[in-house]
Amino acid sequence: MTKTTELAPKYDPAAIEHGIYGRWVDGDIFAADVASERDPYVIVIPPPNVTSVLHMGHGLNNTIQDVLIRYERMRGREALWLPGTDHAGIATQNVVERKLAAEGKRRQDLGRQAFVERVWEHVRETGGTILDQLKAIGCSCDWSRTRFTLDDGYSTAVRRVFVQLYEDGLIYRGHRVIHWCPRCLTSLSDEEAEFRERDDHLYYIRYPWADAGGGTADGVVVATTRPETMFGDVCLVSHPEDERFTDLTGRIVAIPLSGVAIPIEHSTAVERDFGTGMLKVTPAHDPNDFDIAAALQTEYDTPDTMTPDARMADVPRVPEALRGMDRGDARMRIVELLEAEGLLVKVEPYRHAVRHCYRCHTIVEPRLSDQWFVRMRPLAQPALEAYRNGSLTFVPDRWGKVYENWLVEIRDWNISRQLWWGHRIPAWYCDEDGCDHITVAEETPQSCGACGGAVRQDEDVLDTWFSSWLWPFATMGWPEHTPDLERFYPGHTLVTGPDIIFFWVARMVMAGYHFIADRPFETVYMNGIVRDPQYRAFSKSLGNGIDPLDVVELYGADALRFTIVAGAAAGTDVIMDRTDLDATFAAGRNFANKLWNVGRLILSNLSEAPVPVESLDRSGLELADRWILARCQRVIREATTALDRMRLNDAANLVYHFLWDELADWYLEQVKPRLYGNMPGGDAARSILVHVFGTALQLLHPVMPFITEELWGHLPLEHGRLLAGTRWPVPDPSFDDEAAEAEFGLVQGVVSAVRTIRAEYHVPPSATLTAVVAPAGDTAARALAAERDTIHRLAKLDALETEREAEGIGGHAVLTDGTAVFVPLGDAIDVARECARLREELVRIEGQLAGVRGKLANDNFVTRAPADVVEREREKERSWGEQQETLAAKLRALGC
RNA sequence: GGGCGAAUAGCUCAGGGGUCCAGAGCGCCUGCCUUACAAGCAGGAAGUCGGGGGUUCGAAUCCCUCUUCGCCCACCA
Repeated sequence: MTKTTELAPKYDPAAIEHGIYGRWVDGDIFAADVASERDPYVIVIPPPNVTSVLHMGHGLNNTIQDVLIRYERMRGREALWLPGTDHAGIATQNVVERKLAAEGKRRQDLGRQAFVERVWEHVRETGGTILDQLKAIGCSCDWSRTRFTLDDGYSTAVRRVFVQLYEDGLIYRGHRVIHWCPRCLTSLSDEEAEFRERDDHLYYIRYPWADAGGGTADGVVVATTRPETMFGDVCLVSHPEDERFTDLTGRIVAIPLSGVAIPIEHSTAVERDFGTGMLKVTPAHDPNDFDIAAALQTEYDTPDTMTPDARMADVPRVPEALRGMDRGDARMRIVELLEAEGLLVKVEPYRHAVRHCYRCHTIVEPRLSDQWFVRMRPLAQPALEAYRNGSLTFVPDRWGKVYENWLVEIRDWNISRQLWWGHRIPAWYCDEDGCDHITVAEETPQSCGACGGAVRQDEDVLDTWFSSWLWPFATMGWPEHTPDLERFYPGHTLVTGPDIIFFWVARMVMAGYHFIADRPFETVYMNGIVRDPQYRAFSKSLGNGIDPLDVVELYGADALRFTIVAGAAAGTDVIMDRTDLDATFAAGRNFANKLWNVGRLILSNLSEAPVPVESLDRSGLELADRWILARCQRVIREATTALDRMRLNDAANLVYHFLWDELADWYLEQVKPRLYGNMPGGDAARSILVHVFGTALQLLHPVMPFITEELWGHLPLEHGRLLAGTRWPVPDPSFDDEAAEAEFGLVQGVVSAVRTIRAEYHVPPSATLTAVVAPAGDTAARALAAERDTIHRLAKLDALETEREAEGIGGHAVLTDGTAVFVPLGDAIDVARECARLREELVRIEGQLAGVRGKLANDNFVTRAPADVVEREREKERSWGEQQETLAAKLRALGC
């Protein structure tokens, strides 16, 4: 039954990865069983945009999730990784609009219904590509549960939530200044309007007197960065305690160029030190001005002087010559006109942060309009509490503070978008004159809930995040009480990037507590951001990104995954250089190749299934056997601990070093004669190799699923069961063997010492050498006796002596336990040089000795440091003291 | 204006009071095509752990401060 299929001599990831994913799917490995008795473990995927293609950020994010889910699955939990995509309102609509633009059309040309159908077409065509791409990097999602945020069931959840929040008084319609993208032609939430630094100007503009008072100067000077909004000014305000302006109260000035008369008022909102201390108030085009105006005694209009696409409006307040001009052109033109009229007092350069659309990066225009808002403060309280009482933790924790800070400062959420692609707002307005009732309902109402008149639905759709925040439970069938929801909510781990803490993470927590009365997950694992060597985030426009699928093709998915996992601690950014893929992915690529070759060596020396290690006669095992078995137990424990602590990079590196530095470099080398020569112990070695290598494959499987599965399939273990479905290894304490670890450590020490000496003295590989070793104690003596042949072979010695006195010229080394190694080199080297070397070493030892003695002479140290620490220092003093004497003796012997 | 974080080998980064602690990968130097692997083997060089101060018997690690970078938040127009 042993599969002795030969492995291809060369590791070719493309050749093996192809078939393996299908075997997992056929084996039904990824499907979570709602009826099982196991302890569930749930991750919901951060749903990528339905039209997006895989980029390295997805690669990083999803690899981490896959490591966690595969680990927990192997640990025996009912692991559910729920996949899906997001309709991504603005982003997707923009994509389709761009396609239309290529045909010379606008969405308005199609009309709403046809346009939405067109988007659906696009989504059906190219949508979900990214989910297939996730398979290429090995993601073990439960595809049977794939969801889309515009699915029918999901839409039901969205409407239920809207209605419920409305009835709770947590959703309301508000008239205020919001962020407006003049290119996307929609309002945006605070989070969607990102600040970016910009070099602008501060214009000092004189507003001339429009009353008979005359005065100190020819008017009042106001500083503004946005002269183009001045036609919407309703008044000027100064601080009530600003003495410069006290006698101007009630005076009237004229808006330059338009001549509209406006009064001067007071407001404590004015910063006296900024500009001239006099502020122009433009309630329709600045949220602060809106508040200032609202707080004044006088009831002002809110004149809107701009069109939705940010052109100067065709209204009386705007001078005719400017109407229809783009806001940027208008600004420049206005400045020219002001200058011509002598009303431009001065212009200062001014750097400030300006909000931009997070989708198209157009400068956002503050705009007065009616929008739907969610009252956030009540929702935020439980989310805040969850973090503060530890129900919700962040890895690394510092992100928790960011989360907390946002929740404390939270403001209401504008959820309506003037788009066509998305969940239409379930609110209906009454057409009857005089009836302003709004009917909010899950199902389309026949008539107005108040007067029975005809109704029409709100034209707007909901912010895409208004559906995303329901993801952890809407994907499980909520508002129905489904078995999935019962069993898999709350989930456990969320893996995401810090850039969407506010957009998504915090809101999911709020929704979880509000609608299900429980947290959506317990741990938020923050992955870093993938950057280029100049620390710039990967972006399409910079063209600095790396396509993960290119990497898969070049080096394999496992190489990509290992590089990512081993190279990135939680929360740290990952630097990748697209100009040097070889170097960037060397760690993973080289390791995958190593794994393959270790597998080849082992498999090529198996003729039939060896007996399980448990059945081996322990008394017949060699030191190296006991050593590698003990090391294996250790790596099982350490890797498990690392994964439990979400130290994925530690886990990956631990197994890497076990497999490469211990199994491949030492055990395999030790065991070769037994394998090749049909020597005694050969069968034991085969058993141990299969066991230890198999264990390493299991430990590595979450990180490198393809190659480990392939190699596992060739090993005579578990009757052909898929590795992905095996149970995580548990340490077998009967293999623990600290003595063997210490003893084999000495063997390694002797071999390395001789190799170093050989290299240091440039002894030709062919030269025959003898080593004289003085074991420091019984342990060392036992080790040397047990592994004499190993030492001979690996250190390329002809003889190993323990009786002879070390004398003459040669290389020497002292191991950590004090065992001395001496390699006589006879006439091969010159005495003067050797003397110099010995002296140098003596100086070094004496220096260290002085340090230790100084420490031990310090009463504070001796009395207050822990006993074992002090003891270790004493040990050093003894050991180095001996070395000092040995060196001195050698120098004398050489006559230096 | 607030908040958070980073600075460790040529590069990218681990390590968060004593041992494992001066580390890994890549790069570099020397010698090896030793039949699992040159994507490899063996050996090696390389860092006063950003500067300064403090706490401590003891600091890469804790505190303060400075410098330089990065990120987030923020209604001085």
